[in-house]
Amino acid sequence: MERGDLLSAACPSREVLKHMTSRWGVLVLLALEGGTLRFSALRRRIGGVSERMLAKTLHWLEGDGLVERIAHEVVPPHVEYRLTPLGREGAARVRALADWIEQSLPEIAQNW
Amino acid sequence: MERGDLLSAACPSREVLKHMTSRWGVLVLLALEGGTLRFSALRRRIGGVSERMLAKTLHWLEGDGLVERIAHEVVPPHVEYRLTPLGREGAARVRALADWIEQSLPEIAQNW
DNA sequence: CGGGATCCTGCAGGATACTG
DNA sequence: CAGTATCCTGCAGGATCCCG
Repeated sequence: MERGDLLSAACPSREVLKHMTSRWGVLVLLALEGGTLRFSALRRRIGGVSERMLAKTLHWLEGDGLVERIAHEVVPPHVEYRLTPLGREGAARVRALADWIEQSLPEIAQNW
Repeated sequence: MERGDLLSAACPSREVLKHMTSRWGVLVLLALEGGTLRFSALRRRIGGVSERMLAKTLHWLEGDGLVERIAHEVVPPHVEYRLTPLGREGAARVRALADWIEQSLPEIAQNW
């Protein structure tokens, strides 16, 4: 498998990009950068996510090997999510973008 | 105006994030990193964009002060788009993410 | 507690035609 | 050439209920 080329319509990288930059994908990566979190904690941490979309987003990222799901077989269920090594790398890039936006917000907002 | 906090539901940074990480927003920023481009050139450069979405995306990014529109008053119209200094900063972060995805694609795709 | 199943809505995004 | 106007579709995303 060779390197991707996002500017080409058919590039599979676009799928990964879609997951990582999806509305909640970004925020999940940011939230998990702080360490392992349970589903409910993750939900509380990220303002505004619905259960359904959080689950979906976690599935996408898990499918890309960026997030790892660890289920403890107990009742009531106890499930944790954490970044894989690959996920940590990706999250760092997302973090850089997020930080820049948050910091540049004052300057950006002047145009509004 | 203070710094943003993306994890909070009400943070205005989420708007900017939405524009920059929108399906075509990312690719416009990447494409314009190479230099000024005309509308049609931009469209050709980015595989799969419709005219309508390219126009919309450019409006969003222009509204955030990341892209500058330069219209030459001639017939036929001649309009160019380029990154503002702020846009160049943002594009660099997006580029870092994009590069990482393109390069990590092989490793990511192993999970498929 | 951690979801899956279901139903619903809005808007991103697309196709096409038209114009200054 | 660089769009706008119009109409249409699909899917992200939301609300709710339910179950092991």
